[in-house]
Amino acid sequence: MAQPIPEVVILRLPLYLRTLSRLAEKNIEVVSSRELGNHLQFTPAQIRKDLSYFGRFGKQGRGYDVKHLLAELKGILGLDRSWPMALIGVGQLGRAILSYRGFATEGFQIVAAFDSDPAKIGKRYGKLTIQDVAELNKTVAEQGIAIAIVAVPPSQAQQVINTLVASGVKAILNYVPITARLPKGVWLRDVDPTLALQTLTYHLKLGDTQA
Amino acid sequence: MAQPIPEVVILRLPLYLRTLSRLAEKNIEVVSSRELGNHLQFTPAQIRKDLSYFGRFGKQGRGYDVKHLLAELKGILGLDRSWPMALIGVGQLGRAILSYRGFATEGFQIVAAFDSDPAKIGKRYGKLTIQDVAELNKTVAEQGIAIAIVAVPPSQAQQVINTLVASGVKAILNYVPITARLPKGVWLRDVDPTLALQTLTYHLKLGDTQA
DNA sequence: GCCTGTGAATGATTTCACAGCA
DNA sequence: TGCTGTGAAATCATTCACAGGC
Repeated sequence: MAQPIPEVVILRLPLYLRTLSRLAEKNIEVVSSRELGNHLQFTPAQIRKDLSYFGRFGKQGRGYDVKHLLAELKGILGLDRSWPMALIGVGQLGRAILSYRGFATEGFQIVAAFDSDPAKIGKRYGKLTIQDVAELNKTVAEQGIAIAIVAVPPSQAQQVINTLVASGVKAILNYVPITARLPKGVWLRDVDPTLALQTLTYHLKLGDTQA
Repeated sequence: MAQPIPEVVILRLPLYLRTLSRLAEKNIEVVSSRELGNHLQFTPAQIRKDLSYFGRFGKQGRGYDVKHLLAELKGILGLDRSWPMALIGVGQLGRAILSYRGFATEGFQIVAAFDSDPAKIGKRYGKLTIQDVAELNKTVAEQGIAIAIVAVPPSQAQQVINTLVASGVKAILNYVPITARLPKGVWLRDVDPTLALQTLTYHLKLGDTQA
């Protein structure tokens, strides 16, 4: 323990969380690393090793208490609270993100939306009034926003990200197909279905049979 | 050469493609691995090694011809053609995917949309008429569809994926938060912004400074 | 007997470092 | 000189295998 935790491990924790939630819904109380591995298509050893970075959650001879592990993982990931988020860019994609219900159920809530188009500023979508990007600083500070979602045109994205960073945002969910530059201490994940498709076609072309 | 190509390498190729496209738009004709690495925040050695799996595209002392490398990568990834796709699930998320413009510009086109809700079947969205999932087999065969996008409720997702596989689809872009089971020879990529957010909060909680 | 937690071993990926060519 | 392509070395991630507890 007290070792540096590999980023790949962090990337898997939400998958564990998701599967454990399903098990909890089915009132399954205990799960072994082998069973969890079956659901996730990971090896039992990997699951045990991953969890061992954070503590000793299992019981020998039995496995893991589903509810308890669920609570522990939520704590580890910082999901035992809600996270207010800002959305930048209320074009077609931005509006789809605004009306997406998947975030709220996990404690992520878009509490402010911004655009630079004067025709959009002041308009309402649901409970939100679209604000001028110029107000970003103030709103981020007032609402304690640490996470922003970026859905602006590619040509504006880096500048918007710079502004977000300057305003104190520490994490960005980026829907724009660019390679963003970031200072240390700010985290970013890309969402890009086109990139995913482009890796699929490689295998289709080959008629590749290893899954 | 003729070595098995690591999957991580395939995952990076579309990023190279994207950056090369931007360079080509700026009429930049030649790029070195160091410059390309600067744009992508990768090491030059990684770029050279990755490309070396597929051939020798560079010129010593100069670097890579942007247009030529772009064409080679498109060929390698199977992007020198267009790919008709089917969308399964025309709920809120599915409709957002239907109206998303990002796919078409890269040669991916949704040519058929399916749902199981009788109230939706027969309705038109743009140029598409929503079909009954029962027609999937026929349409996939007729239109030569190898790629499907899944955007149904979680409870239906695995069954829909089974149906797709049975109909001959070889690649799936999955927007549903499940761990799908697949036979060999079928490829899947997940799109799940919530998972991405859940890994970001881990770092926020820590006030983590290494980027 | 069953299953966890974990060092050690294996395997995969990245980076180094340099020969060779323009 | 400048940069590629590539074996070898270094680093990182996964899996093994087993001691120890329920």
